[in-house]
Amino acid sequence: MLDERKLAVLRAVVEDFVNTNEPVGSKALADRHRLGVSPATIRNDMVALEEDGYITQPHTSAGRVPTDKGYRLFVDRLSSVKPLSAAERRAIESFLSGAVDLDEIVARTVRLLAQLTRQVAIVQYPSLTRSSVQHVELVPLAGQRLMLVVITDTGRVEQRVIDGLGELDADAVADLRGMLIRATAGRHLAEVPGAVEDLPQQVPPENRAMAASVLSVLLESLVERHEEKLVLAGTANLAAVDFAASLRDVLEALEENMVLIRLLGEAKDPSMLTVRIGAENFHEGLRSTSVVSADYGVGNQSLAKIGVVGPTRMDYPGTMGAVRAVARYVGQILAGQ
Amino acid sequence: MLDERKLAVLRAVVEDFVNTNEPVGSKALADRHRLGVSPATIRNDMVALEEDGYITQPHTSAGRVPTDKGYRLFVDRLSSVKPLSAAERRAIESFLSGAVDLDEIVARTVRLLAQLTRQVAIVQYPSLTRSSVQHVELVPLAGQRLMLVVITDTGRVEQRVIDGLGELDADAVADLRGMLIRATAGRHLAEVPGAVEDLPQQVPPENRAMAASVLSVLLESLVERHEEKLVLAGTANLAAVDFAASLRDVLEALEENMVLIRLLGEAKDPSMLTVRIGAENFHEGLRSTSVVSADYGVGNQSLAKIGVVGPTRMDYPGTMGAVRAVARYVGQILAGQ
DNA sequence: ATTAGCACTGAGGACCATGGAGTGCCAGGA
DNA sequence: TCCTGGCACTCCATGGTCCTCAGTGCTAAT
Repeated sequence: MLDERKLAVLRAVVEDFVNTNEPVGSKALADRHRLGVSPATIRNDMVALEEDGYITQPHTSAGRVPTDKGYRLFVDRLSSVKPLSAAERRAIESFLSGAVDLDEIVARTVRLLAQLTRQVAIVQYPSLTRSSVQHVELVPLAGQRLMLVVITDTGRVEQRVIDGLGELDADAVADLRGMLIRATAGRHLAEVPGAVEDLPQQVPPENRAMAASVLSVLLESLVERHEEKLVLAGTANLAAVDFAASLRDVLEALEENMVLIRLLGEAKDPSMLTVRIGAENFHEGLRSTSVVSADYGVGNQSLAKIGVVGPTRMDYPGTMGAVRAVARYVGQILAGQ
Repeated sequence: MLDERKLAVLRAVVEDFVNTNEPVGSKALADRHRLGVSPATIRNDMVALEEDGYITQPHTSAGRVPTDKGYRLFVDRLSSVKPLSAAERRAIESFLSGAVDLDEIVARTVRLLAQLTRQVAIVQYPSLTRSSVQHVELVPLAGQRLMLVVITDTGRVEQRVIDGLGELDADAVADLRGMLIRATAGRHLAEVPGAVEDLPQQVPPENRAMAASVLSVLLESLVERHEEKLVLAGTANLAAVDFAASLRDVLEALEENMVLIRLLGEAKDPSMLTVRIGAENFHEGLRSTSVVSADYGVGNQSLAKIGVVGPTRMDYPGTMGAVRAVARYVGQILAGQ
């Protein structure tokens, strides 16, 4: 029922509408795309496409506009990811390679992605759950407190202050530090709970309370609360768009970290692109936006996600190309760190 | 030339305009404020106020609107900071006291301030330059690299990976670590350069190169590049406002960290409020916004700034009250940490 | 110095006419 | 059977006109 030509018409409608932001009519299509048929024929095809729900008219006597379903078909079957130009690749590479630490890598990545796509970019910090412990440090602070610092192999540093330990013995702290390092260094984070389980037994009774406190904070900060940090950029690009939903709703949704995390979705293979269009996003305020996201990681191990949020009326091939390219480069940079 | 009544008229104009967002006329003023005179008299006063540049008419036959100069006078002489309600204070306290580490304190503070003021909130991380070194850690990583971690007494942790050091001797690293700790622990950051200056002399010649690399990274990351981190929240509140400048310009300005840092201005005493109105902000895109900022810190030592960005047409007394209160609470929380 | 009265001004809304892009449908042709 | 030219129709967007009305400045009286 959807022959080649109808698909070509749909593709043309999507492309023109993305370019012009105006409903596209049969005559305009016949002029701008070499479809080889007359406007009348295109009109007939459009009727069929409309019956199947791929396009719609804002009102009689207006051109057609793609529906979410139309964009879906376009993304799945009618378009291909557009590779970046050589100049863009060079720009990415030189821009990202100047970063000195994880924070800066993430900050630069998100700005880069926002600039390339001219939309809102989201970058998630590398997940703790998949990395392993590089080093643990236990530092006495003033006022009978300890600072616990955990360094992971992905370059992330987590720290917590532990309070209410009572009198602290410097040697006991040093001992505990040594035991923690021996028990956890090189371990995958998921293994840490098992690895430290019987540590309190090895501590002299008078220090067990302290050891237990430290361990509980360690476990809590690393395993239970794998709070996912993420960063945004490019919200200014939203101002240019006129949303069906109010701009305020979109901005509000973007400030909710939990929404963003769900938006990026479940982890898959690195460099796999995911596209969610319009109402496919569960969130009310994001009904008229699309999200293009990808995993990044080292090797074939996914560490986290990056993504782009824009109007459903976006340049999917270009955006997908940019997201995929940036995800790959970040993976490379992280591997080199 | 500006008698009591004219000032009262100006105050009334500002208050009404902030409430209604519509030019306010002489009759409306006479009705809503007990000025004790007729609209005609108010009109005469308005002419005087307009000649002096405190208010202006969008067009003939419209009411008056305060100018930047009018807001300035209002803030300086006609209004007082409005204290928060008891309920608000309790909310602040309970909301902030639940934070477990510095990142969370900052994150919560900025959201809180955005909610209280219904505007865009900015919170700067406690400055490195005024804190002192709590601990230095030097951790060998895989691949002949070292990670340098510096912990400050304000709870901030800075880390950097150092590369290209060649073959590493574990003992030499441990020695250097010890020397670093002894040389810097407890020192004010500004003193660090002097304190480590002659360290390379004390290192055996074969390890001088490594020591020099580590030191240069230490100095660079702590002193030279006192990159000021800051966090935003509440951008969604901008969507409700209609700016003279385009919303896009405002959002763009807010994404530039350097702009924000300059916006918050030079440090003063903690709890000192600063208000910059409209064109007093140097930045083009922020010509129609005002910034209310304050220092926060421990004791009378200022650590960093917090602030709020909103339309010039904002509720100054309320905003100033919220900013001052939040600044004080953050200081208390940090002191307790 | 204040006020009532009055003529004047300009923005904004309602109303209407018009042009034009785009449609659906039909009948004729490949 | 599929395509196309022609045609009547629909409805939005644009622009002009008119009217209302809030608010003003000025003047003369208190």
